[in-house]
Amino acid sequence: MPELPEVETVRRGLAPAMEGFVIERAQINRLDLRWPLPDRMAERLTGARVERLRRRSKYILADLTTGETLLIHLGMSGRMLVSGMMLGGFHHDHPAPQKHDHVVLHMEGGARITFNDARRFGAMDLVRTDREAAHWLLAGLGPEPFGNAFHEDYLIARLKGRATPIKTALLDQRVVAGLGNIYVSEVLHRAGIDPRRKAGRIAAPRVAGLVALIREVLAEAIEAGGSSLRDHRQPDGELGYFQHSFHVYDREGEPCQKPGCTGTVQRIVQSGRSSFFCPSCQR
DNA sequence: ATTAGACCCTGATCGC
DNA sequence: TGCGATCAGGGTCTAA
Repeated sequence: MPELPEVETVRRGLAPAMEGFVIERAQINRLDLRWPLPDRMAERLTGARVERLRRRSKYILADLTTGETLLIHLGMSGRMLVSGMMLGGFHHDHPAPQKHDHVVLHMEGGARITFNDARRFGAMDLVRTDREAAHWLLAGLGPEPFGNAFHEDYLIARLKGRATPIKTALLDQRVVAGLGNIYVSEVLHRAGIDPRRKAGRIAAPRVAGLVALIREVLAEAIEAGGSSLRDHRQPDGELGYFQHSFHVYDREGEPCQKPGCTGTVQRIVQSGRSSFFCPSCQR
């Protein structure tokens, strides 16, 4: 799924279709995604105007004029498709309904937002906007990578004493929100840190350096329009998304791209997920 | 309190 | 072409 940069890209793609517009009809084709959809979701969305689209970690948050916020998580395979409006100079017609189109928002003016999610690890919920921070899915999240609360001293203190591998620690959304399996590998490669290294046993200056590198890697990916693999698409359905490539992720057996390094990218499994790294320049 | 592993679900891909 | 095993960017929950 989309990690933070992809979710941010989706949010930006949805904004012109949603911000300022009324949801005329919410079509719900299935009552549960990962969890049951909220009670009376269609009724609660119908007639609401979307004031603003925000992002928190990997969640998209749509503030409604009803005082509620629609919370959306794309899981692993969730996609948002925009149709029925001009996008990038072209009019996107409504596509034929697809398998796994679980929720369709029919917007004032004719645009449609289609949430498609084959694996159904995604989620949607409605929460009172003024109580959003206490929502069970958001309450435990760590700081935003680009926020002021995420800084060198914080990360050093947060990882102190932790015996878990740094790869696992950075994947933990309570430590920092928004990193996923791809970007953790990319960050650690850039930092020259072995993903197996115990988080609490890394010298403070190196941990401190991770803060800037995390921001750098995420910012570059957002800049690139959110990178993607396989099944992920930009909200407008265009495929220009598959261009971004990674230095180590999914490059097992390929030469390390760090200048001057002659190592070979290796794949290992950590807490059930693939990690890619260069044993030669990551220590 | 931490940490590893199972589990949720469907689809694509790979080896035979 | 078919078939099973494996893997996939998410996260939660349980049990050690």
